[in-house]
Amino acid sequence: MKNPDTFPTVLRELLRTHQAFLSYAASHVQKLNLTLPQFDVIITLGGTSGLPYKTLGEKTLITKGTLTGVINRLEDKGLIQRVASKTDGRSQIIRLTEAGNALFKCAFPEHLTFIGRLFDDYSPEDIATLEADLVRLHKAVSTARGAGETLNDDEYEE
Amino acid sequence: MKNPDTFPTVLRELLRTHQAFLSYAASHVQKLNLTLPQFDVIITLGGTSGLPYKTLGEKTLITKGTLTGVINRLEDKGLIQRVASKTDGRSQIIRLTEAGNALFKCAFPEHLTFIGRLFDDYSPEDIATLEADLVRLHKAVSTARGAGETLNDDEYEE
DNA sequence: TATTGTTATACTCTATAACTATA
DNA sequence: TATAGTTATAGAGTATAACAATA
Repeated sequence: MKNPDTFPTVLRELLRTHQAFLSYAASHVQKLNLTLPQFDVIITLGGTSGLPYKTLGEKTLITKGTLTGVINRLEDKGLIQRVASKTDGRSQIIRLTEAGNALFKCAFPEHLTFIGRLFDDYSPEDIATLEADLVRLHKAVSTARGAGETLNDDEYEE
Repeated sequence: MKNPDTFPTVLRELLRTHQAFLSYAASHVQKLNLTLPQFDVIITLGGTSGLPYKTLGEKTLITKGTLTGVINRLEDKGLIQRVASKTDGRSQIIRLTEAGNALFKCAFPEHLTFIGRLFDDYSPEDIATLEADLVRLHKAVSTARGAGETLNDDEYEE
């Protein structure tokens, strides 16, 4: 795509759609007494046996200074815990507590259902197409950011 | 789409893509010394002769209490101004100043170019498809929110 | 009475930089 | 010297509710 004049519509649509979607998602997360970043941390940790602090920051795009605060609040709520790494004295492993895991197991499917309402009129093919589009866009963004974040699920343990 | 088990991947992808995209967009907006909500207000006002406070809030999804603060900061920067409505004594019309309009005319195309880099590898058909997908998703979100926001550009005046 | 917009409060996120302790 | 994480700071967005002025 070379000519900027041809895509202002896509871009407004991109911004507005992202915004509207996040706003919609946030409205549900709020009912769990979580903020979007907090929820993001929960679902990122969900299904793993814990992730290093740094990895968590990379996946959620939350910078380290901010992440400490988010994690503190989740710790205060009893949803996550810090465990010192055995191999690196500087590193912390962040993992869900029992309560956090329970919340994840309950809240995540609920969230899926809530978001899933958006797709009531979508056929499986429509969804597959949308997903492929998003993956492609995601890759384009990652590349452009230059960060080269891998974002594959290989790092998921457990 | 009835079975929630079939779409966790789409949803993670949706969240992550939105997040990554907004983060990417924000990195550019920051160079203009604007925040994303501030930029949103600018581009929403751009190309209009002003919008009522309330309309502005509906379009940007910023609630009224918050919007006052955002507008104050933009007013401090000399980019927008408040004009009392002639037909409704309670209503304020928000419009770009000369400086705001100049910024819009310069910054918006720049932003388009910046974002456009994401689509270097996209064919015009790819873009059309993506756009259609986004419009559909946007409509789904709007419907689900129940707000029934129209979001058509008919309200643009000038 | 209902609506428009402002004000006030309290909290969260954000970027940034200085700091510590480990490597 | 470099890295992992914390702390400190200042600014900005957020939800919410109470409020003034107007319709």
